Amino acid sequence: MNISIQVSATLYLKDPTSSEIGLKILTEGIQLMQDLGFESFTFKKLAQNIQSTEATIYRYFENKHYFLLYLINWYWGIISYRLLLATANVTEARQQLTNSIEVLTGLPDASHPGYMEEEMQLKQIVIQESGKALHTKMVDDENQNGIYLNYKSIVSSVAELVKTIDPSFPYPEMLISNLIENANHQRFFSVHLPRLTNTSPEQDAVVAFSHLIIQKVLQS
Amino acid sequence: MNISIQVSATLYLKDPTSSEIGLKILTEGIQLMQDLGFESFTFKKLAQNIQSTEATIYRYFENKHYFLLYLINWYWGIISYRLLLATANVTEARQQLTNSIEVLTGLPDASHPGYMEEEMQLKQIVIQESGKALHTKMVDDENQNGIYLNYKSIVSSVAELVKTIDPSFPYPEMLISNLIENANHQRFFSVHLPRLTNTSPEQDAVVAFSHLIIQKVLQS
DNA sequence: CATTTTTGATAGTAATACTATTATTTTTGT
DNA sequence: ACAAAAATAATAGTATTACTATCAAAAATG
Repeated sequence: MNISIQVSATLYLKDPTSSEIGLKILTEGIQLMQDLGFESFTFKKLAQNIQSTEATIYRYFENKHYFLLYLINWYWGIISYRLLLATANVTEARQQLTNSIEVLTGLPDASHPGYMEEEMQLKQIVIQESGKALHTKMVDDENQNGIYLNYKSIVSSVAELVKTIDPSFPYPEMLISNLIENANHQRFFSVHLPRLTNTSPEQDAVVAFSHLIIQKVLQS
Repeated sequence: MNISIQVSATLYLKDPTSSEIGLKILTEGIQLMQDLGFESFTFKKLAQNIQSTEATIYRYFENKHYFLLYLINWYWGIISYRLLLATANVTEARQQLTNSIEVLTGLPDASHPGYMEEEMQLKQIVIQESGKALHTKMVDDENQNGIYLNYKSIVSSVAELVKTIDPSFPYPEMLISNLIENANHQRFFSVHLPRLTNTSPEQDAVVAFSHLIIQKVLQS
């Protein structure tokens, strides 16, 4: 079973999934991005890793910023797919929301159908680096190119569930985008600044916290 | 009335508040950081702006990353002071918490006592750039240097109020760090990705959302 | 198997993030 | 008021980064 995950074509110059070397750029690039972090990651280093050249990588991606955006978009593509699976054949909106929160704030599970090797690595990258991707002076241009479409449509569709369950709740999008961002933050804190959180890599409390917020805040 | 705000001495090589040129680095640096954004901001450009030289700025700050950390620390210093004012002479824990949430998630108010010119600018920088400061491979070293002490002590003291009000609530630190981070995120979204939020620069809903979460989640 | 496309090898450029050196100015302690 | 110390300006220089350009070799394609 191989699912194709949609990544916006504005993020690459040449589709990296269309060639051997493109796929190598992705798989080794993910690894290197994790090892070095965004700022120390360079196309030159990646080229050395895959025994290719800088010029070749530049034929696939405009620059490393777009490469990161590609990875993040890929991640959200996977999440979209997971949301679809998690809500299919579930009739109750309440249960659909519960399942969605699980997907959005939980960790990837290797036993899930269609689990991809890269899923966990991408999640780590999103946790560590997504702040850098979003917060740029470029954000407005990128937004126009539909780069955050994946993310926006996720928030929008889960917020719809919130509206169905409690039409009187005034902040559905804010609630969902908050829970998504919070999950990543708290996981970052749990590793680097544990005094700021009540979750830990051993005892994950992020999902429980998210469910609690939903349960307390929405009337049904 | 001039209050001295504490900034950790590990963040600078030479105290910028100790000289004319140091103060100029701060005030013009804040402005330039806002205008250009962190990635385009350079010490060379700042030096030109203040009619000085790169070398001089490097005598005050190790690099622009530390400069950003200084600004963020300064911001949290101001917030500490505001929290103190907002809770002084308030006896009820519930009211103390309400006032604290207001300070943590609201916008600076020029009519407040001891309002500083830089307060709003620093807040903007925190909203735009703090993700870049926190999420680095350096974070662990910096943490050891006590750089996040200001931030951690804020979270910790407000979380104490939560514990007083509802000792059974299992995630006090997570709740507070979430509300703080969320406020900045939602304000960023409101300008750049409005579909992700229900607040806008004209109709600020961040504080109301925060109060709502607190009210619904804590038993008292 | 001829043609187009992709890649590799190499070189080069402008900008960045610094460090070093020395002369000049400013501050300070007495 | 003046010598000594400290801070700054002016300038130069280095390694790295983030690219762009050129051209030949290899691979894919029709």
